[in-house]
Amino acid sequence: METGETPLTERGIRTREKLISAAREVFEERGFLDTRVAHIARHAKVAYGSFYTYFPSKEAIFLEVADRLFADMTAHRVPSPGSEPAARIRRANREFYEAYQRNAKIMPIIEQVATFNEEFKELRRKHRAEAVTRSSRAIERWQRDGLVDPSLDPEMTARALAAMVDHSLYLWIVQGEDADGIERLLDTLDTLNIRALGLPTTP
Amino acid sequence: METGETPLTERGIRTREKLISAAREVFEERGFLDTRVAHIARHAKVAYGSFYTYFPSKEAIFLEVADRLFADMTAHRVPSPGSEPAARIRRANREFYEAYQRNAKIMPIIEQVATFNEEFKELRRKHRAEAVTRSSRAIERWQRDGLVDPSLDPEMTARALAAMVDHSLYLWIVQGEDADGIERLLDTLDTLNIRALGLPTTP
Amino acid sequence: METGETPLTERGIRTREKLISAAREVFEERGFLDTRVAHIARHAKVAYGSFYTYFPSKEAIFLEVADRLFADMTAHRVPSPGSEPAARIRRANREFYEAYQRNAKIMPIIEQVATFNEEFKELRRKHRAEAVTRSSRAIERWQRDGLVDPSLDPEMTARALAAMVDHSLYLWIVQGEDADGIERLLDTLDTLNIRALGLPTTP
Amino acid sequence: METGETPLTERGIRTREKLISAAREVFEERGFLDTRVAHIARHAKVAYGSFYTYFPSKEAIFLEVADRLFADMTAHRVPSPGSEPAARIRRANREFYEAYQRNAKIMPIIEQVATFNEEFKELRRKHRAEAVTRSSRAIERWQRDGLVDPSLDPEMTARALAAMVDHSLYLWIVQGEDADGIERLLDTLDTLNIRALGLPTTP
DNA sequence: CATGAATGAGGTTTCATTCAT
DNA sequence: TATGAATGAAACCTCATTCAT
Repeated sequence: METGETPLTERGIRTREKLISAAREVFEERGFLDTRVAHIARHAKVAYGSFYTYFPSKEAIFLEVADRLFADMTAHRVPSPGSEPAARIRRANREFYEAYQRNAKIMPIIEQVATFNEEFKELRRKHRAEAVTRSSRAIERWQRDGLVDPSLDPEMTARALAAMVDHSLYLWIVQGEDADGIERLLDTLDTLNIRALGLPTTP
Repeated sequence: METGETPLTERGIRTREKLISAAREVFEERGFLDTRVAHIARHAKVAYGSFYTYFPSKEAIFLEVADRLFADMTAHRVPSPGSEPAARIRRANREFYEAYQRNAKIMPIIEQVATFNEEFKELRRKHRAEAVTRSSRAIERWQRDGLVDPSLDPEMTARALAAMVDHSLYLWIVQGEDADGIERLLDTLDTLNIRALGLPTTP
Repeated sequence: METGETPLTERGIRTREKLISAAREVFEERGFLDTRVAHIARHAKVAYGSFYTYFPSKEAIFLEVADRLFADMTAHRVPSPGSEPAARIRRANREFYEAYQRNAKIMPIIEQVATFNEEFKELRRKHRAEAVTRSSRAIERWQRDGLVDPSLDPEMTARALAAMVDHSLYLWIVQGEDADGIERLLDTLDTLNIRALGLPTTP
Repeated sequence: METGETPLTERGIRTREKLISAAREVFEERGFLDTRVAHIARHAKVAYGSFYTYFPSKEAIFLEVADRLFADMTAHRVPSPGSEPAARIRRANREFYEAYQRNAKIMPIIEQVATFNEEFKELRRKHRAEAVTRSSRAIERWQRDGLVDPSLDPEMTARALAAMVDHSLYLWIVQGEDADGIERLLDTLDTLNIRALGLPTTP
């Protein structure tokens, strides 16, 4: 088997899974830069050399870890078309926060890698662009429905509000702020979001 | 001379300055991780060892570069107390953008280092906290003056809006978006900011 | 494999042994200070990095070399309880000399390291203390048996006589004195030892 | 002035002296290997570069420090021909001990340098040889006077007894033994010395 | 497939000595 | 002479990746 290819046997699949979950834990613990392939192998209780049976490099396994993370971060975006905008925004923010929470330890590492790995930077850009596009479409729809001021630039607005939510949560977490305040932060994010769009807060 | 001490002679001061500006250029060019002390020394046209006459490590010189950057980023925050809120926000955003623009190449590197260096993370946290406090105070004042909805949490609002502006500009730059759109982005940031606070847009 | 661990395979054990015996030879040849890890690796015909697979530093491998030396230096101390004191001293001195001879090239290096390495200094102190204690016990026994003047301080006497033998041999060797005189020196050491203790020279 | 030459001006002589005494203190404190020229210069409160005005190297200044030490160690050897052997030995041992004591901190450093510096090794050999010769002559004299057993090899005896005294004191000091025991050690050294030679203990 | 040892390029840092002022 | 900066040749150690069993 070539290095990095999908394993065929049951046993191989298990080893590969062990490595991925070990990798995630080690990355969370030490960050990408301070993680050694040896750490991952040891944590997964496999031989050092076995790592390279499944992944061609440390970057490769990180990409796999990140892929699963992105899947989790986007999986829960249920559109729920029936509800009115303010409620949808609140729900979306909460869902995003919960996903963030679930992945709190790995998120800063994602940021870390994004600062120097081009391939990864591109991956993130795409994910973000998709999210912004979705959000932008929603704004346009609300503008057509007369719920949002038509003079707002939908794309830029989507970008800015996504940046606000993303980065606020990111900073909250990396700066290790106390858990108590998070509700206040989330409420504020909802409110600002809704007010910025000029949405009615009651149906 | 021991490493890291302030140079005593004119010549020493000049060499130190050469190193700092060379370091900034090399960091901008290659990022922190891919920068070698050798690159900095070569770029500054001094001997390898001379680097260590002035700085104990790559981290140390980066901290100095960043210090000057932070100074530049905050130096232009002129309060201009007479003007009305919306105008102040617009001006502050533009000033911030101009500073960001001036330092566009080094800003992503700052982010990079912040993801793994604890000392640096703390430095950033402090700078950010100061900015948030200033902004938070302004919001409180406006709330007392009846210009901003008193139900808004001033601190969280300050955090969120700062994150919005910061991160929007950051992403715009690192993702290498075209320069044309920047005006649209800035206008949108102003507008969202003002609307989120519920400020009157005309005096 | 992490540096310094015991190798798990036959091959690993062989490499480790190669390194130790190469190290001993290089240390003998160049002394501790002038030995480079590169020399040891080259002499052992292994890659530079392989050294660090087994030892974290030059000090560490030296400690191992020294450990084996100490083992050799003490292994031959056969008590032979039946014989009378003068004969035992003569035999002990000869055995010590032979061990010294076997390890003549490394002994001065041991002294060298003992002058600046605390860990090693302690190791030597312990070995010496054990030897002194053994010797001291013998003197006490002989005092009880009326063979040695009871007014002698057993511990100090043991220390002094051990220092005499040790250091005489050490100087003889490091000063590269001619091999012919060694018999005269050894005889003199025996005689002084015996006379100092006031032992009868014939049974 | 060429580097290392004797300075001609009053001021130069003072600076040179300052460097020597600073060097001794720093060597005592840190050992030869861990002493940096920078330490010496700083301790002497002279500029780094000034060191090289007076000494061509670290070794050179150490040699000067050691020279003065040797002078002190031998200066007090007053022969006092009138007294009888046992008393002379006792006195010589005490004088040696006092000199050792005065120079306790630097003696181990002397040993250290002697283990790797050829020039210095030779210097020590010479000093030792002189001492051994003096002592050997005394033993011969005593043998002619019928005070010492003529079968003893005077040179080897002198070597052995010198090694005993030297090394016992050396170990006592470097191993940081408590000061209380020193008298017992010195008495034992006297006694062993006298008994080994078979000297009468009373006139 | 698993195992763990082997490799060596690459980067960091030190510091005795030299040099310019 | 005094000063302190400049120099760069060593050494050290790491660790991703490759290889042999």
